[in-house]
Amino acid sequence: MKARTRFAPSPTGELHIGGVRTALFSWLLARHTGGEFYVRIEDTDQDRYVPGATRRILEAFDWLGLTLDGGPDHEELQTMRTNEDYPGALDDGEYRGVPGPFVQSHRLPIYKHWAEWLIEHGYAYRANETPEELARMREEAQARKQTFVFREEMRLRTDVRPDEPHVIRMRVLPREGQTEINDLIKGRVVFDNSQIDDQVLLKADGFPTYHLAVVVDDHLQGVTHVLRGDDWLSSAPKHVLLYRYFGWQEPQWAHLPNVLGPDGKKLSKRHGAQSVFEFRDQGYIPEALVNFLALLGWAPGGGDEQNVFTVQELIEKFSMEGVGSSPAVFDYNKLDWLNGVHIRRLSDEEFAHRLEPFLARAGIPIDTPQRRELLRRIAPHIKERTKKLTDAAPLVDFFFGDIAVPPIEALVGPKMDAPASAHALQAALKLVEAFEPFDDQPLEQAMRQLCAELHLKPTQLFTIIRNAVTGKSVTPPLFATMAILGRETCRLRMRRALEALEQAALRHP
RNA sequence: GCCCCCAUCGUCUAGCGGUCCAGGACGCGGCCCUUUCAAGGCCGAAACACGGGUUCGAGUCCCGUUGGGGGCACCA
Repeated sequence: MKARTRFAPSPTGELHIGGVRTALFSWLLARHTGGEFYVRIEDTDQDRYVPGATRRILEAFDWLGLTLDGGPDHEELQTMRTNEDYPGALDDGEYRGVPGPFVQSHRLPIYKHWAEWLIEHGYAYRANETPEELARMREEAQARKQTFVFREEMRLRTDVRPDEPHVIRMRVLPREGQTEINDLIKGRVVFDNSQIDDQVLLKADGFPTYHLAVVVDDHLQGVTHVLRGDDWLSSAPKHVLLYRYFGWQEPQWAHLPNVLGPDGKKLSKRHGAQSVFEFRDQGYIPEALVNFLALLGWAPGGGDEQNVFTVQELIEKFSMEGVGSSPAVFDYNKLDWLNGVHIRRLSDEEFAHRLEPFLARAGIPIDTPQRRELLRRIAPHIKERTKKLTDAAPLVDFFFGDIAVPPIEALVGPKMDAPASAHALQAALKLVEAFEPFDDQPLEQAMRQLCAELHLKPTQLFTIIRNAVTGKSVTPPLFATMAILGRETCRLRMRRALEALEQAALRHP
């Protein structure tokens, strides 16, 4: 069965990582079944609207590679409260049968129509208690240790006219009895109708609340599976009731368990990175993030113990049966590992390319063909050494600029003194000056032979050379590094190091 | 307070009544490889929250307890 799913964020800020997981599951379900996935912007709260948020949401989907079959196009974005146009937004005609508009503030007459329809058919009524009056009623209920549930009989005024400011509330029917929801993840969940509020459907400002808008839009847009956060479960019976009132067929419900932080609390800003872009800026790649998020609450099952997935594999193997019902803790350790795995799967070219913005940020602009080619040559040697793209800069900086003469402690080999180190470095320098060809393998062979001649262990000689040539004790493989650096640079740096070593030897003979 | 959800190694999970003295992955410890750091290979420690049922038999089904989480807006 082809699934049509949607992700419906409100433009109130950055796309949260928990929201991304919900979007991912919805997207995977749609792609797995050959159905459609689209984005709908739920901007019905005028107070919480954040300019630019919609743009950022679309950008996040782009970066993650979650393709859309529907969503706001350029024109619709431009006519939002603030101009939200995004270069990568959809053009007209790409909706594969999903009808727009995809921004709820552009659908106001539709909600109005269906709200009035409910009144006409006895499923809703007008009310106009002020926020203050409602707050007082809540306090009174609390004093009586009762759950506050607004009911028609509690209206302070029953003569609300259609032409005065008012809200439209749903009439929960029947008042007694129960309403149950059949959830793909939670199973059958039953609620007492007495616990269900006569929820406001249309606000006094003419905007719908989530409850009306989501039901109307999901139905009109042909949504087959509603995947959303766990926190919506308690209001789900209201939605079930609305479908029933309208006589529409319910979608399949799937309430995903929350994502928790390492402390077991719902993931929030306190836990560090929370928006997709923060992850991007911290050097995570979308392949890894998608893989990781998929595993947060989903497993292939059936004895399949695969952990590393490409997006294609996820699409093939994903199913709702594999989605678990318990909340999952976001484990940065595993994300880091997966990021390294997916980085290693990148081609050298691709890896080098993705490194560029991170190197630029670290003061290593890759702005010439020469520098780009240099990075490309280095790439295979640092790929398995970077877990996050931010790790690369300290591994490559000495390729792109001069280094300071290392401190003397770094130039003295393990279990050696300054004079012995100077002697060894001098021999190595001599070899570097004359050796041909100046390539990785032959150079290593020659240096190993030199070790034998000097009665030194490889680690002793190589440590001295490494520090002299790179200024660091942790580097990519030494001889590949030297070959890329080139004979002249190596010679220069070794000579400077040798001078420092000789002076030290004179001071402490 | 009321309502709802959840419960296997530290973490993500497999397990859909017997094949589980519970399997995989991350992390952790050890060994190997090794010029540093990684990557890789091998080995190891590590879990069915508790109490009642049901059953010939329960991690798997039911009930309760405890512990976590979520909801109770003219916010989504």
